[in-house]
Amino acid sequence: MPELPEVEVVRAGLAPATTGSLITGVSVFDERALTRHAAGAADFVGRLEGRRFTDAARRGKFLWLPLDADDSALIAHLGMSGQMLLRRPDAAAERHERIRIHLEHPQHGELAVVFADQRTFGSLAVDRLVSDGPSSVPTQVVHIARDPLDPLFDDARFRQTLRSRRSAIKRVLLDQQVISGVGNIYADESLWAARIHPETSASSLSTPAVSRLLAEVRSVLAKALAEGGTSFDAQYVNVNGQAGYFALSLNAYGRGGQPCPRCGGLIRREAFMNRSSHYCPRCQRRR
DNA sequence: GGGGGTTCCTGTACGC
DNA sequence: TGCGTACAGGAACCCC
Repeated sequence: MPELPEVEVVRAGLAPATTGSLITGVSVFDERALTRHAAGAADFVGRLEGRRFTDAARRGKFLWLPLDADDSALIAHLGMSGQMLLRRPDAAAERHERIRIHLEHPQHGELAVVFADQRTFGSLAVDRLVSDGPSSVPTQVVHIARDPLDPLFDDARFRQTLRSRRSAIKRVLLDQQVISGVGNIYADESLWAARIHPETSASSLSTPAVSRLLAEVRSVLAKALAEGGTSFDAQYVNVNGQAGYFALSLNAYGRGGQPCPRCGGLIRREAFMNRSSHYCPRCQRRR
């Protein structure tokens, strides 16, 4: 499941191959991969061919490759199972290949960026860039909060928002308009590390507890990033198709019924928001 | 505008 | 062996 660390690994992998590259051709095999591009496949292709990528940027789980000549960018959201793969231009089709973008790089020569996506929750689009403080972001990303690894993330504002929310803290952590980049896996891991029950009302958390939680969110994300992200199956891989190793470091997520690494109590798995929460009922006490 | 539930999708695992 | 069903979850969307 691509969350911030996985998307950042993909962005960093794409950057050296795509930045400066000329887009020589675009093939759309499945228009469901363009749900974020309302004008359709022909328009999408027309806005890319003949242009060059100038950079590779990310906010939360969105990544985008700005284009030359005007203020637009190719944006990508990987959804649950989206992959951006670097391949030779004549490489055989991937199992769930939706879009292939052919590139000519000044040093590396011809290559292809393949967007493959099993569950089709991901999407590409060409979007206009608009100013947002010192940087510019696609219009579809403007409403997304900065992520906690962003130097401009506003800790004070985050604390203030939590004070006004009576929702469960886990729900607030998953709200990309409050803090971006955190998904189900890293929400569970951060709450476990901060010893906070996922159903705790956000507004009931003390200031020290919020600070502890934010520090753990940053720590978990940074560690996962250093280990190449979390892979359970073939659903998340880097641009070369390789898995990450953070799944070996998980303390709560996916460990229902197994002993808590901290206290030895059994990790509980519960339904929450049409998904699962994993926590230790002994060291994450409900208030 | 907060709160919380629903929907989209497909491959895999599992029970009968 | 084969079928039906539950499950995985990001983000937009809906109604209260």
